[in-house]
Amino acid sequence: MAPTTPPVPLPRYLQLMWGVETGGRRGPKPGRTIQDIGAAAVAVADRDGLAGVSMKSVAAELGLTTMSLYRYVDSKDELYAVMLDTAYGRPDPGLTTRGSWRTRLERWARAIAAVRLEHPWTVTVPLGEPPATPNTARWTEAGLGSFTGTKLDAQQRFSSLLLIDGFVQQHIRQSLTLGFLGEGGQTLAGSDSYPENLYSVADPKEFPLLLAGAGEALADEAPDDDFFATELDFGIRTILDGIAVQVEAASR
Amino acid sequence: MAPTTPPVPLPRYLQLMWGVETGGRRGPKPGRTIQDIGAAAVAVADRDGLAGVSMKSVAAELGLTTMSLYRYVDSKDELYAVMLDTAYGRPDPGLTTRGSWRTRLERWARAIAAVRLEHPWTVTVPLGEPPATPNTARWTEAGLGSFTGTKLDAQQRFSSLLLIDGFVQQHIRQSLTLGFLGEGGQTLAGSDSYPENLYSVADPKEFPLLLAGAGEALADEAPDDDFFATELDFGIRTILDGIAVQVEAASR
DNA sequence: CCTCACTGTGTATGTCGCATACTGTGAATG
DNA sequence: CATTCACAGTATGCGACATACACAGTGAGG
Repeated sequence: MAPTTPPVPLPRYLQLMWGVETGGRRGPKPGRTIQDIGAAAVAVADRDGLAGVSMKSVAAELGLTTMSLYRYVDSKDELYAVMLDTAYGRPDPGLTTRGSWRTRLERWARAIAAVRLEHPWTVTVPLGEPPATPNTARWTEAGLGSFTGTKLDAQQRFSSLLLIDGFVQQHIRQSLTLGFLGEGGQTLAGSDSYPENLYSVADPKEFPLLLAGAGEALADEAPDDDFFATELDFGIRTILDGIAVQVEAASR
Repeated sequence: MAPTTPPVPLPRYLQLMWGVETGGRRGPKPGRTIQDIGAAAVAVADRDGLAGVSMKSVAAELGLTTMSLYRYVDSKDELYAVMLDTAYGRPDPGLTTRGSWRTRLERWARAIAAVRLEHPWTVTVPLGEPPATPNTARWTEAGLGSFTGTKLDAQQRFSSLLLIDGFVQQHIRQSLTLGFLGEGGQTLAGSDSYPENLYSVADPKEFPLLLAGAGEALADEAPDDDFFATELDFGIRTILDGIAVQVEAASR
């Protein structure tokens, strides 16, 4: 399986990110690297949220005009791919080399959660296709390292990784929507306007459980303090339990 | 807990959706209902995808000019809330009234999955806050009905519902991104461009597991046929197992 | 019954975002 | 040394969301 040239040439941003040499370039040298573009976009997103990321704002961050940014990425979707790759960074090389498969996989899961918590906007980036960028591949490679020694087939391994990262993403996304998590990754008390609005219009006859439950949950003191962490732990543990069943079944 | 007037008045679209009476209206009667708006927006999204939903396209679907739509919703975010509520519809009244808690909860989970599969765009709607709309509340109420008889507290019940719907959403979202699912909800074979691109640039020395795994997964025949359903089943079962542990613990 | 406040609809317009097309400039090839 | 080509900038188009205003007709109050 040696590297081969695909029928459709790689998009420029992927060539840049993977360091593909393109022979004798004639004109002036690029003033920025694709890493510069990623770093600038991540900086904008960390500061102003994903909504603050526009071609104009990122270009300004780089000291370029809006259109010059298109020398590096052909569309905003490509910019998103570069941002994500930059935010993910390289996984710790020793992440999945020691311990049981479960220890390795849980370490991988918590590392991903930590990265996403540092850049919560990563879970709100609209994606049309999975990014084929280097750091994304490195995280997958590291994740696959967890299963060495097990008898899971390739499909099961990929599915397990997707399940874990998918849960982490979903948990952060829900926490953002519900107001338990700020755009900077701080844990919050949660928005009260939702139950308040409901109380004013929902008929107790039609929504007895919902209204009672909302009252009970609100009456509880400090349920949100480590709500985020508790739920994250529960989800990871539950999914690992499920995977363990498969590992068991495959070993016989 | 009788309905009370909140300090901040409800946004208009919520008043319309909940049927709040607003006293003597003086001018002409509205030519459309909020249900009309929801139905039109859902029709556009089902036909052209969420990207095809604009104030202009929805207004045109209703036979209105773009700006007249703002008589019913104050912003596009509000239109999203109306669309979602319309797409969800009313849950089957008997959804969570028969069987064990696990039977009821699984039925609820599969009903939600079916609805979201009918309108896959529901998982890609950008949400700033949880929608306080009637059908959303009805689905929550129905979901809570699953736990009658268990000793889970309110927080655990809400969290469990969030976990299930969150997984369903994430699974559909990933399936869309990976190309296993079309915008119309059809199951597909999945995109090959991702592994193809990787093969052309990834060094086998650095990505041995990823490249070997991708090769193995692609060599497998018909892994995608019921891939979507298989993974959905696995996820639901795993999460229910996890909740069962909590139900057990709470019962003692 | 008449007046006028108010509401639904339409037109005009502003702002902002993404993206194509083109110009200018300078470096490296041959 | 001339040609070629890539980087950066300028001009411009298009479509999206949204505010401001004009018009028209309904219905409450005197």
